[in-house]
Amino acid sequence: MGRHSCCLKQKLKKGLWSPEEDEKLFNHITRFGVGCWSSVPKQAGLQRCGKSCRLRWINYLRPDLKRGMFSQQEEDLIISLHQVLGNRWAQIATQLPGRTDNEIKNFWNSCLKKKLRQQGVDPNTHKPLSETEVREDENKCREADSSSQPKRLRRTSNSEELGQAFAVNSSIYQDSGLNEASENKVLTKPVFDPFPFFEFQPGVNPVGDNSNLLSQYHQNFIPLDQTQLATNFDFGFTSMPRLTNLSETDSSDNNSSSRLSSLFFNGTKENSSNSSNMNSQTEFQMNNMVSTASFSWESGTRLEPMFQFQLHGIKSEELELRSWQEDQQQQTQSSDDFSSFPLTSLSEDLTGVGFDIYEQI
DNA sequence: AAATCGTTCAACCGCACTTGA
DNA sequence: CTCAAGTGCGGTTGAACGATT
Repeated sequence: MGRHSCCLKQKLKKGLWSPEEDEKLFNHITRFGVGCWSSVPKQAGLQRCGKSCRLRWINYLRPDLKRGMFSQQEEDLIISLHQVLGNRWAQIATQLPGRTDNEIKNFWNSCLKKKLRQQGVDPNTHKPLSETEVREDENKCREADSSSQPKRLRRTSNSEELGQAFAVNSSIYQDSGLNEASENKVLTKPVFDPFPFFEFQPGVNPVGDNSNLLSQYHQNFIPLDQTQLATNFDFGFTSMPRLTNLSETDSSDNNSSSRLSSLFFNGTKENSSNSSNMNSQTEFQMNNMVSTASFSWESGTRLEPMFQFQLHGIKSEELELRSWQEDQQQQTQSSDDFSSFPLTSLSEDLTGVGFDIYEQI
């Protein structure tokens, strides 16, 4: 037990993934699906342990990942869910389609915790920090960060301010419809995929307008038939036109190169994005899946999803730029769309929308 | 321009749980 | 029932980058 046996083997590569490795893994999964993660590296020709491959796929290569900034609504939802679920990131992630537990966890640790403290709310208990706690917290911040004044915790010196800070925050919780009853519901075992099939089903809109985000992408995709898929597996993990002055070695270097900055898909569809559920038995339903995909390398560290639409007569570079711009617009739009995210779906309405997502106990 | 510091996030580690022989 | 292999999850680390000095 403990450490996975495959990790004990020496010679296995660790650290950041190179584009070649990504390509191998991506091609393998899209072709064969996931049967047994421990056998994936061997079959895909990777010097990695299965665990590493799984993580890479789930957190990075999976085509249904939503990238970019968290919207205000997502932020609020995370805070609400964290109050109920605590650090159960995987469960929280199931309520945020396209987001991974790792992503949410990082976001929480790097941004939300700080934000809550600034509002005078203890991020662990979600209760107002007492004045002494606030002061202690401030001191901690000072110790840890003696030079960064702008990031200094806002001092909430009187109870009224504290109350206000929390009132704002607790309203989020109320708005979200989370109460004791819903908490119990949320704590029951969900039996649905974190990134469910309905995201790709026309006419089904169980997550409200939020699903627009994906459909906005998907409507631009050109579905491929099975035959095409079978014969068209030359996923092009080629370099995108360089926008910056990266040297050639930069883009090929194994470590620094792992700044994969763009993943292009011109089509995507799958029945379940929970990769752990994907196996050859479910046939991975990648029939409408990506036909071409390419990674690009930029100096920026952040990956942005860029969907390469197959529109005729437009240069691919233009398309990339345009789709990126569209993506940005959609990101902005999605914040608005997300405002109607049915938080009540976390509580009593869960079973009332035509799909019982919680196991009957 | 170089050094230092703070932040972010991809990836790893290790434990717990599940599954199947 | 036991044990080992496989999987999932949360905590932690460290490389890379941007900001500041």
